[in-house]
Amino acid sequence: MRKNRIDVCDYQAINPEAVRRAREALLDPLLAERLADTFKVLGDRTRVNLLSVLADRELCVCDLAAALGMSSSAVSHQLRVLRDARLVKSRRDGKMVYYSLDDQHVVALFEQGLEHVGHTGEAEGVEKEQR
Amino acid sequence: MRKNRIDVCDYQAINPEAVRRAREALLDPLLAERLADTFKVLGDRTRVNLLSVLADRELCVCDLAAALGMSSSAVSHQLRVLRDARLVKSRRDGKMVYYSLDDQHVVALFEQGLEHVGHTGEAEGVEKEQR
DNA sequence: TGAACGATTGAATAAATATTCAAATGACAG
DNA sequence: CTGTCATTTGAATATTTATTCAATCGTTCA
Repeated sequence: MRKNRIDVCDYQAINPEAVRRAREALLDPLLAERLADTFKVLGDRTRVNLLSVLADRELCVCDLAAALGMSSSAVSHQLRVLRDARLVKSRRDGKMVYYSLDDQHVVALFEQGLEHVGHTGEAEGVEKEQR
Repeated sequence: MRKNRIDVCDYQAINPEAVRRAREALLDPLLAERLADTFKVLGDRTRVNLLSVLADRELCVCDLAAALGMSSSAVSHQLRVLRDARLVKSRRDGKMVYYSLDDQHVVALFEQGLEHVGHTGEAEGVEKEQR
């Protein structure tokens, strides 16, 4: 048998034409990375809760913490993640910092996600405001 | 000062009315969990690549591995994650197992995600097929 | 200025997870 | 059957990451 056989079929693909076509269908690596990163940010219970609440109205860190029943620190950490992903923005008013959605796409994204989850309980706060 | 002060302001919220309203805007816990889980599945470069390729046409594990330049084992593991999330389905044909999208929402989800990412390079294979 | 408070940060810990490697199925040809 | 190939699975490893705790920053007000 020929020796250039790394593992199972890494190079010797079953259907070269299909592989070629698949490679074309691949997203640009940078784009794929960024898309994955965006979904990764949304892939956390705490951040989903933060976004669903912020979809209604802006809130300060303290009230967000109270609403979610978490420490301000934990909330602040997660808000930073959302901020880095440009999903929320903040504004300072005295001692308080108010957060709000920075991207209207999030709501649409949520709705799409909920559709996949399959209407089991129906969404509450997201699709009410900001139609 | 009164003693019932756990941490910063966990119970003594700044704006009780805002907190009450925020609690109403919260998604049902189970739903939030499942929504987060869905996004979590999409939040990985490898799985994004698999889905973008499968959006074009069904492919066997071997060809998927070849297209992504990964081991069949790694691909199989990730396909299982996608399968558990009911994003892809499989069918066996002889020795080969062919995978394809199980949920048309994924494409819409991708498009929404790409819109947020901000048209930097434009998508390749996703929004072409399965309009 | 300095005390109080909301918010942020960094280090540490604990939990989740992606890939590798080795072994095990399942299907088919000889 | 026996051997081969595609795929799956499980354990191990390495990496990522969510939360906690303690300390610090920034603002207000006395």
